[in-house]
Amino acid sequence: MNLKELAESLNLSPTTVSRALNGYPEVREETRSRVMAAAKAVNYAPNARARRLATGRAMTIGHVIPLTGRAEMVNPIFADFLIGAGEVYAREGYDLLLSMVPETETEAAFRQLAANGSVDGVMVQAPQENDPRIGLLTELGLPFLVHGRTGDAMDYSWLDIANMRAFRRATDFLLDLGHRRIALLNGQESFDFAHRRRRGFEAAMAARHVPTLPHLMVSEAMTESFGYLSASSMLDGPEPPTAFLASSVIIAIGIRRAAAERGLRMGRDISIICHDDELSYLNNDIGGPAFTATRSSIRAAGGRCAEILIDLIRHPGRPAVQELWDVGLMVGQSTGPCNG
Amino acid sequence: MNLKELAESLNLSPTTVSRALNGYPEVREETRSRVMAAAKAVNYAPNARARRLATGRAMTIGHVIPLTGRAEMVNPIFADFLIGAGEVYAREGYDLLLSMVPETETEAAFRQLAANGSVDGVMVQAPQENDPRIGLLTELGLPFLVHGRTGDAMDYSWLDIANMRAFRRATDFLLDLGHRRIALLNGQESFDFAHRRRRGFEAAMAARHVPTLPHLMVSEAMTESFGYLSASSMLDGPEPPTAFLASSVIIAIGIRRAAAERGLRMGRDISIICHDDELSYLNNDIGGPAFTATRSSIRAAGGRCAEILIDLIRHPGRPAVQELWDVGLMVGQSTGPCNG
DNA sequence: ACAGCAACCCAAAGCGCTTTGAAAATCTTC
DNA sequence: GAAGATTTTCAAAGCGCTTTGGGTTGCTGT
Repeated sequence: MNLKELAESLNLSPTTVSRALNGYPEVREETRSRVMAAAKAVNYAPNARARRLATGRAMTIGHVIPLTGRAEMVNPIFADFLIGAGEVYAREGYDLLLSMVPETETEAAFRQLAANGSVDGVMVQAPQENDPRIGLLTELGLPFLVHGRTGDAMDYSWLDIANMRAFRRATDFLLDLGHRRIALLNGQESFDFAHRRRRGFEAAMAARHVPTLPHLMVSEAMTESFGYLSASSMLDGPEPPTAFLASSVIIAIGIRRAAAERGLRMGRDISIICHDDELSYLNNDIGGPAFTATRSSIRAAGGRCAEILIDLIRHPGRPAVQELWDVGLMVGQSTGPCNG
Repeated sequence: MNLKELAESLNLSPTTVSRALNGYPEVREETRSRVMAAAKAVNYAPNARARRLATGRAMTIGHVIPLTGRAEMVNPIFADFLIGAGEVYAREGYDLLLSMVPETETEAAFRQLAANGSVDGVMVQAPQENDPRIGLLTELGLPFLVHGRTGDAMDYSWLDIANMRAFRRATDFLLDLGHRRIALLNGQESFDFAHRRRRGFEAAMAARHVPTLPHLMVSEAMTESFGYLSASSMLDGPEPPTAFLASSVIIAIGIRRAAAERGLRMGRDISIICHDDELSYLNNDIGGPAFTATRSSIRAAGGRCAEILIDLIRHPGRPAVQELWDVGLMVGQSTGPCNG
């Protein structure tokens, strides 16, 4: 059943039916309800393909996920972000186009999306320092929103958490507990967020004149085994840390395993703080948080990012939107005074 | 730049240009390359919206993810599956439409997709026993592929792993090692896969006349804390298990934590086998598998599912395709003879 | 030199919707 | 009750592509 047939069955023109269905004011209330009823009766839904062509809007937002062949460990994070964004898209009538491309082809992918008009805007995740995507998208004139930001910051829309401040606060917390040999297990520092977190850590240490130890600072894709292996070798080596700062709960789980193997009790013999993205399947709450953590829901971020992006699409020419979220520190059972 | 303009600039008709670009034989090789060159020069890409309308094909495949508000812990699994499928879609020129809807609205979502023609087919994941989606999609005439299957099996296309056989084999392995009190930490049994796994476990036990103990069989969303809490209470309770069989690596990590806390060494004091979906961020290989595991890549499954679904879309009316993957058991360091 | 046949190219008709510009119907106002 | 204003409806022109059903052109063979 298409619009024309529906119109014929109602003895109305397609124009009127279209307007009735889309809520235009030029149609009498009585007619509108008659049309609505008929549409529902025959289960009519306007053909999305035709509608998109006619309106020139794709009603679709693109997420381009670069595949590095190895480090898509980010994917539990992507997944939660996607869910948060997807809920908002659905609510606002937008579709979500997910595109997985080899990292080397992301530029081509964006150009393609822009040229063939299959999306109205795109979401950019996990920016690297000096991420080329930002310049590209600006040039292409495709609305976009960055989750995170790049070094210089600037004239584009983004939403980010205060990574530096969060890690500075977390480090201060450990320092206040008397810890001095603090290890940082960070994400890959090519990502801007990891870079900021390290700077937060270093700033806190420097402010107290505590030296940072190079062998206690590592950064890599955030996996459980990274946490386990790094913590193991640090704990077995000279000058073992008395506290760990980790960029994700997954890393912290690995650290915990290494500590447990060595008979170290969390919160007594060893302290751990991590950043918790509140991933839905990695609940850090069992009657109070297990790990002391800086905490910020990645899913909520996804939702808010979607809202902003849709707004950007609906109101082109509006100035860039920038939103910085502060992050709370939740004290759990994994931290305690230093006794090393 | 659109087709018409491009044609004018070449002094050709839109027809010819379209054919040249799409590889039809009615155009001279020389003309074709002239067109191709011009298209590349001006960075022309056919408008996807117009093309979809003209061809009647959406060149898009839908994944509908039901949100239960709580148990989207499945999402690390969804994510890897999506990546596998997405790679194939990209290769074959299909877009991936991801739709997150509250569980109660999945039926409406499918009807909508079918009626407005925004997808050519859909992927169904994590079927429940007697999953209503299968009947619905059949009725709607929308091509679909199920990853997993439902109780009765039957006249639709699916790809699944041999869950029952895998868990039977894993259980046999533990029984051969002398274990008798074996605990099963399963996923939610409303999902078909979990149901089959339990039957595999029970069949193996029954074949050796070893009783299954109700208090050692639990099933819930597959999280680390589920593994930890269940294992903790089992180990502290009467008749503690000497071995665990877990439906996912994440659960196994939780079990390991509970064991470590109690000073039990994996592979000596306690044995653990799990099913490993080879999630990219949960590597179970650090010079040989850490956990003994039945192993099957969910990402590879995603890729193969995508291939089959595309095939189904391209050749309607073809009989249903059914593919059952056998699963290997990889012996790691987490199992050993029973000495309980 | 002419039919017969490829090879090559084109005009025009959709695909199913939205939207413009105008007509028809209804309501005001004096 | 007629002119003007307003509401309601419609015909037709796109949106940018694909595809059908011819035409042209140039090449065979006789």
